[in-house]
Amino acid sequence: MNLQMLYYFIQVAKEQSITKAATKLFISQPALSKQIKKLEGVLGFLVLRRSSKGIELTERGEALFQDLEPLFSDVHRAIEKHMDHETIHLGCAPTESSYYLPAHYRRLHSANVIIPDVLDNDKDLIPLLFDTKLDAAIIQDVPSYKGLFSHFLFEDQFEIAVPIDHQLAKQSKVSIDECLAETLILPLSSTPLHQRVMTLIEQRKVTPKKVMETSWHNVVAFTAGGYGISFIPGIMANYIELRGVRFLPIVDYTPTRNLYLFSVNRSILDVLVYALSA
Amino acid sequence: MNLQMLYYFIQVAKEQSITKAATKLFISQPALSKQIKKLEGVLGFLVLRRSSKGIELTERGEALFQDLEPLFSDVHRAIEKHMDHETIHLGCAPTESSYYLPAHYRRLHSANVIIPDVLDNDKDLIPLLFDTKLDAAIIQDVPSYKGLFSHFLFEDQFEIAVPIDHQLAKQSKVSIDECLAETLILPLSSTPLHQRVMTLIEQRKVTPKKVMETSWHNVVAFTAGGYGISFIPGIMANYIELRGVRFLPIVDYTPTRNLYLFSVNRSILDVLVYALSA
DNA sequence: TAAAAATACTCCATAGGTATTTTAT
DNA sequence: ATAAAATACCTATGGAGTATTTTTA
Repeated sequence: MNLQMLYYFIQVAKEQSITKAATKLFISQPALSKQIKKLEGVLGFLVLRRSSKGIELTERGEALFQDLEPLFSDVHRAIEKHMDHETIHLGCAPTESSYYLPAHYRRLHSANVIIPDVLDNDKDLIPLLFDTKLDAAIIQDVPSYKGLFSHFLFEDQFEIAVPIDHQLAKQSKVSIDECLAETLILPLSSTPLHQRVMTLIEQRKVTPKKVMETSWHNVVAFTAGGYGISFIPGIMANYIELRGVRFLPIVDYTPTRNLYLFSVNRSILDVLVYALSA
Repeated sequence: MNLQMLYYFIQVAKEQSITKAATKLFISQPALSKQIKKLEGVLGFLVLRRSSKGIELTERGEALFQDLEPLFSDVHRAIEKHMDHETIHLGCAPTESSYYLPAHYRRLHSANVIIPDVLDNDKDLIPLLFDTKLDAAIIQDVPSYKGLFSHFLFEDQFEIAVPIDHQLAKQSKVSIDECLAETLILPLSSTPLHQRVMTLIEQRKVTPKKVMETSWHNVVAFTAGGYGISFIPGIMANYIELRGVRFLPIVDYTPTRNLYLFSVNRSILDVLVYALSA
């Protein structure tokens, strides 16, 4: 008997609803429906009475629930006691939250990880680690930090977003000088990307048609609106498809960023490294 | 946290050996090794200290084991209490045991099914059901029986086994009259197949070169030895590959047998039907 | 060299997903 | 019309397999 389906059943019993329990368990309603049916198959009796207005436990289902619920609570308490951390609070920037973590959310969930803080400027996460407001954080381009354990996650290469009717959209790739000559939509001047692009402009001695500055979440929208071109993190470019925007790799110079995981606690770092390695 | 790997860990701790625990759990040693590693990944600490002469629990592993073992015992006791049956004892004939059940053994195991009785004559299983020596049995060609719940499992078509150097082995299929004219190796005269073939011989007015009679487990060996041809259950013909023997379908008349599941208990029948339906 | 565990791969069963249907209010 | 669960179908993860290597007594 695989104990996972019993745990599922207990959640259903608690919620008195398959749909609600499925949400809490981070799986879909049909998936949970099926697991309960499977449990009934193995047990040899029905644990739920179904109707169009929901479910209720059968007599035997109720009896099973009454016996098992306290035991499973104990098991979970015991696990938490030994894990020297309960829920892991992980902070990151919006890009990582939207385009990197979703691919790992199931494993993160099973390791009791939640993402309570998503800050535009990931450097602001560091004090939260020392305040123990966060257990871990994903931070860009900081390989190590005194007093914190760190681990390299991955390298991400920026791509160029151009409006679909822009002349560059006809090409399959662009050169960095072509880009820098256009109207550029950059994030706020405090961001690493902004600073990096400005440096690049100086070094290469090219003059953009114009430089617009806006907050991160407007950059793509402005590009789609045809106002200019922008630099977009690869994980985002590979993840979304956006009406009116085309993504192009830069052929001769690739701005990259390196993502690192930080934690005050070695074992929490290990858990996250494990959950994110796949 | 999937509770299955904790259960695996407990078994490893009890056996003080990954290899032994794997055997008890009906999985392979590498599979269990991996699950333990995964558990350690989620927990964030090592539960085992490995060496070439086996494993021992780490301090934290031992503490975890001490806390969890009684809880898991309780869980399993609770399950058994509600399942109104503990282990399901299933009887069947050798053919089913060797060529039908193995494909289902994992699901059977997870439903606590064991196969304590394999009898040459499956009809002899019926009294064992009434004596409650068995909880269920697979019996051939008996659709129902007073006092027992039954369920149709599948139809099985006999094929012809011929020695590889026999002239029929050159064909890709045979007719029933071709078969009946050969030297036939039949199981004992008490068996349904024997009686059926003899009836067939009368009806068709063909005369076999010779009829040999032997116990079931010799039939194929005799065929391989070149003594004659034999009728072999389809599940067996499709399962094994035997040196010196070729299996051929019969084209114009197919002897079949129907397999039924029997139990004194409705819910046990349901459990088995579920475990065998895939 | 033997015995136990770990690693490297391959495969497939099944858990889970999306889209849709059923059922009862 | 709505809401909940069931069903159908599909995808892909990861659990389990076999074969092999590593480790150390």
